[in-house]
Amino acid sequence: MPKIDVGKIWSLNYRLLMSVITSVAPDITELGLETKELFVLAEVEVHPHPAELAGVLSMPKPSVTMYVKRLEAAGFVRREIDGSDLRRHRLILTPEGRKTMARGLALLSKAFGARLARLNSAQQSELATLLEKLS
Amino acid sequence: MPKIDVGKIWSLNYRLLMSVITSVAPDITELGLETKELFVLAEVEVHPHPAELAGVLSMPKPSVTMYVKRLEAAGFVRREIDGSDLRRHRLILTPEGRKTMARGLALLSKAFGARLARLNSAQQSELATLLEKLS
DNA sequence: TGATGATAGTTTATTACTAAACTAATAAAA
DNA sequence: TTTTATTAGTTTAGTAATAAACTATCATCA
Repeated sequence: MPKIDVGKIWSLNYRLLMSVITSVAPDITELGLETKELFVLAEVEVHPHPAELAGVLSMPKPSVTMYVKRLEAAGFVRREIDGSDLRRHRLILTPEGRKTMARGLALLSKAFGARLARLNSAQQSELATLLEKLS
Repeated sequence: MPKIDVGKIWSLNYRLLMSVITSVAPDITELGLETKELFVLAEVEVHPHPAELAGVLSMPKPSVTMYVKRLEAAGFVRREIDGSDLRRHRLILTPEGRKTMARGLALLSKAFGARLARLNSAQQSELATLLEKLS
């Protein structure tokens, strides 16, 4: 029974993601945000509080502060004080933010999808299932 | 027929990698290098020229210059001028570099392996196969 | 040859990122 | 209560990363 090489899988996967990010970065920039800002934007609805975003995205809180500031300045999100806890900021996606997010994710999906196209439909579903289990 | 959500696969995978990197970063630092330096170190034998490393790892050339400088200062690689092309530097892994690389990759494998353990053996093989197709 | 364009790697000048320290609000315990 | 500990988010201060420009070598072709 062939034992799988964890390090190799890691490296393949890492390089795959990095090359996709690198290839779409210029197009994302044209939308008026940076790739990391897009990642934040894409999680805002599910995780509307900065501290949560930092956790989910594995980035330090000060980075989230900065990205949110930029997203806010660009009109992609606005923020409210959470009534039940005055320390918390609740982030809200603006219509413009939603539109830009959709465009950005579409770019990413297109580039990643080009890779995924090497798999047939059943394999794609299988991959989705496996990655969901890992997350 | 359920169409898969490319963006969702992407996001799951991205977050998986980032959380693994974040969790092992402190231990890797204790080995005397940073995570990105480890990624460079791990590719040196297959891609001994800085420009190649930049391409394979999707990072800018000046970043490679910096990482290689540090790896050299730490005694993990040394460099020679390529006789056939005086512009090129051939990087060579030192014994110490090889040892440190192995330790670093072991840390990464352990952390990633802990996630992989959520899958049974057949599923792990399946994942390996799928990712290999994508790379 | 020698002139032109391309490539390898570095340096510089600048921007991006983040650790550490901070303020403010909440929670829990004394 | 009030004190201690925790948590949310920001600011500051310093490091990390990189785009743009540079030097040196190589390749091609007139």
